[in-house]
Amino acid sequence: MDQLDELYTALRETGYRLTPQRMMILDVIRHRTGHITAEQIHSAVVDTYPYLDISTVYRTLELLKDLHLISETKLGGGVTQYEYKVGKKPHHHLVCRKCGETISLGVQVLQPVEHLLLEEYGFQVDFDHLAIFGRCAHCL
Amino acid sequence: MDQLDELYTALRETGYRLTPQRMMILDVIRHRTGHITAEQIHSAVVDTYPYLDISTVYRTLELLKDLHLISETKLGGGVTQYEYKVGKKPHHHLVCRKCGETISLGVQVLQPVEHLLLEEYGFQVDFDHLAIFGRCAHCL
DNA sequence: CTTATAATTGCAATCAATTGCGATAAGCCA
DNA sequence: TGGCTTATCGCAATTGATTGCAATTATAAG
Ligand SMILES: [Mn+2]
Ligand SMILES: [Mn+2]
Ligand SMILES: [Zn+2]
Ligand SMILES: [Zn+2]
Repeated sequence: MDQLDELYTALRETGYRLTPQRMMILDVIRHRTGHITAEQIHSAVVDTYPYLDISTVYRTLELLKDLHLISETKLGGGVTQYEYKVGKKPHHHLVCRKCGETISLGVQVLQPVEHLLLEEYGFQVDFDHLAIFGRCAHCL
Repeated sequence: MDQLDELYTALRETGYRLTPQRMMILDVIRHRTGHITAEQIHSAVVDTYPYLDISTVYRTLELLKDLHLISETKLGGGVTQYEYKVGKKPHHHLVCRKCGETISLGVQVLQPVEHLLLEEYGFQVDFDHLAIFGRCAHCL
């Protein structure tokens, strides 16, 4: 089963439909290594399909999040970043408020907290591709 | 020294000015126990001073954050919440993605992570009145 | 293949928040 | 007190993102 079938199946299972817009949008996200913004996705697709509206991009991003195919994070700078997740190592980011540098962080760093909150409060936290703000070593 | 003198001094030390708008805005925030939105602050002040613009509210909130008098947090629902900090116990919030319930959380829960990130990465995180999203015990 | 149904789209309007700019006024000094 | 400097304000425009709605179209049924 290739990537298109994979998307098609994932969508059909939950009553969604496979549309050209969704294929094109996912395709752009998948071909990017690292983060991408809604505006960048839109302008990439518009090159070949000029009628795509930015609202369709946002609605599709919402859908792809629900299907756990992408993550969404605000890394500062006022624009939200999206990233393709399938087959990649889950991670968070440290973001320096002064110089803007971002450092990748393995998910294990926050796992003790996740367990503690589940034990103490019965609360199942939802830590996925977090942005943790502060001062980097260089800026301290 | 009363609260007004306190604000005046804090402002003057850093070259800022004490204006009626800033006094009125801080006053509204101070009299609220718990969270308040920019729109609520604006509409409260406008009752007595109709010319206040919402942009002045946002600019003042930015300033009060820099002076560490208030905290800012997105608790979900698309509107940012502000809270007066002085003399209150610092805390975070657990926010349930399903039912919307928010639970207060002592800051000590995240301190091990803060220390770890400082040790391992030399990164000084900036954890202040965080919103931690997930599922509450009742919704699991 | 044709038709029916309902999910999805494009578009325009809207929302929360931010920014540029000329007018105003707070703080400082004579 | 009165004038100077420049921080701050109100206003309008803009930004990133969301929403309501009528038109379109992906899918299922005949
Ligand atoms: Mn990432
Ligand atoms: Mn709080
Ligand atoms: Zn830095
Ligand atoms: Zn809940």
